[in-house]
Amino acid sequence: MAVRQRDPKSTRSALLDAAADLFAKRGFDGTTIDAIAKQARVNKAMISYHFGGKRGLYGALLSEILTNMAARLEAVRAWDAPPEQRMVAFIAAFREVVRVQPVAPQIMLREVISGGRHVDRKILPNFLAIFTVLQGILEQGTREGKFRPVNPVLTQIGLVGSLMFFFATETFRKRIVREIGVDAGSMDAEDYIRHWRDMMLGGLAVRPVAGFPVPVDSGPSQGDE
Amino acid sequence: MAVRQRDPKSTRSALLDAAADLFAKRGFDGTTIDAIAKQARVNKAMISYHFGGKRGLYGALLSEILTNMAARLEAVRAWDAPPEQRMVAFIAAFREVVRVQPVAPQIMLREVISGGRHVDRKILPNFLAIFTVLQGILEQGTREGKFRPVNPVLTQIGLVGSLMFFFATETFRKRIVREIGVDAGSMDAEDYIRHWRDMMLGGLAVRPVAGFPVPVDSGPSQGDE
DNA sequence: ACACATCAACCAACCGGTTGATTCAACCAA
DNA sequence: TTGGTTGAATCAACCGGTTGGTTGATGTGT
Repeated sequence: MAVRQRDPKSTRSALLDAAADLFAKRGFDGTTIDAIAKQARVNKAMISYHFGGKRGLYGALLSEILTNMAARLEAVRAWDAPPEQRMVAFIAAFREVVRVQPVAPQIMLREVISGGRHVDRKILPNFLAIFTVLQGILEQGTREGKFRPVNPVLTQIGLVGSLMFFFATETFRKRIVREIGVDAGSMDAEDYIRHWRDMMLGGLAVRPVAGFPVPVDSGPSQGDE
Repeated sequence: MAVRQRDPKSTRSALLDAAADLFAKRGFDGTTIDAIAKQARVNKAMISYHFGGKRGLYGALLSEILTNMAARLEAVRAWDAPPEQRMVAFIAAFREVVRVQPVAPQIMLREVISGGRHVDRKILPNFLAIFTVLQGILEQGTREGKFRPVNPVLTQIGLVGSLMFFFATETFRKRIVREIGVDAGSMDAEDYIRHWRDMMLGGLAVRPVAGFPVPVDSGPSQGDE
């Protein structure tokens, strides 16, 4: 058997990388510690030794993702620029988060769908930090007459939801294209970011445009369930 | 012990209801068949007997959700109206899907995050059906000069993502409000639908508005990883 | 010499599914 | 109408495999 390599930093890093990949693909419950250890090429006892077990490893990963995300968006908070540009920068910063940590959307999405059952109370403020960056941009936009007034929470949910959804569903989209043959056009991340930048700025624009707002019809008749 | 109740329709219905609730909350791997059977008040052997096992039960549930969703949006396809109103109706129809089946967003989101590993090839066309409804609305809008040209796939991803994200994260949002005390304002579903209706129509509007399109700045300087 | 990191093997609990027995509703011939 | 049969539905108990975590031994760097 190979000589033992003794390098705790490298062991921890390998475990976090393997955990990131597998938790993103299969979720917390769908991932075994045997699978993580095997992919990390490390003895599975190291998970208990270094992280306190499966939940500890997952918590460490989650914390890393959230603090990295909050830190990156923090740069946008401090930036003194017109609100449209800050909005664009917010979206771009989000993109950078994903470039640096491609597993973040999948892991974060699973977590919030489950009600945050693995989210330690200590890292909840990161969510608030992210929210207040966007809130500040929206307030500045309204104050400067560039954005119409909107509910910042609903705007945040919609924006973050659409961004995370895009990145988290890449594998599934590729399957749809392959098995059904949709003419998808570009599904490039940069195109998506550009698209949603335009949608957001258009959606926040102050003056009414042609056909907006639209008088609401009741829509096609539908049976109740 | 109580007399045996013999009612296969009721048994299947109870199992599907319990499965819907638990799969939405905990995901496929995080839900045990013991938990499903207990909540349905049914012997767990019934899962194998009626559905062929855990995966069969989950597949039946997924199929029910997707065909219901596709059918409801189908009504919008057939509706002859201006594109703005059809877009509004599309969003409203989506809302109705969730009203009728509150577990749909969580289950669908988990599934597409995992690359659709439990999605049978047979029900994939439902995704295409949903996509082509929106594609038709966008094409009509462009043709009639009401919408600017956009990539329908990217628009679909963004819209569906933001809608599903909202509904799927209700539990988590409530936790955030409770534990951090965000002044969230309204997080009512109807307010959200109205909000995203306005965002979508504004984002699709044809004529440039003040401040749009915005010249792109490089944003605040950020370290590369 | 010692503390830390690592290992192979082990363990109790859990899991999805199966099994043989039992119950029961529908059916049928007398 | 009645008694017997039959197949479907249901049950409690069981099973082999898997799981997260532990353990005592071993190797290694300071």
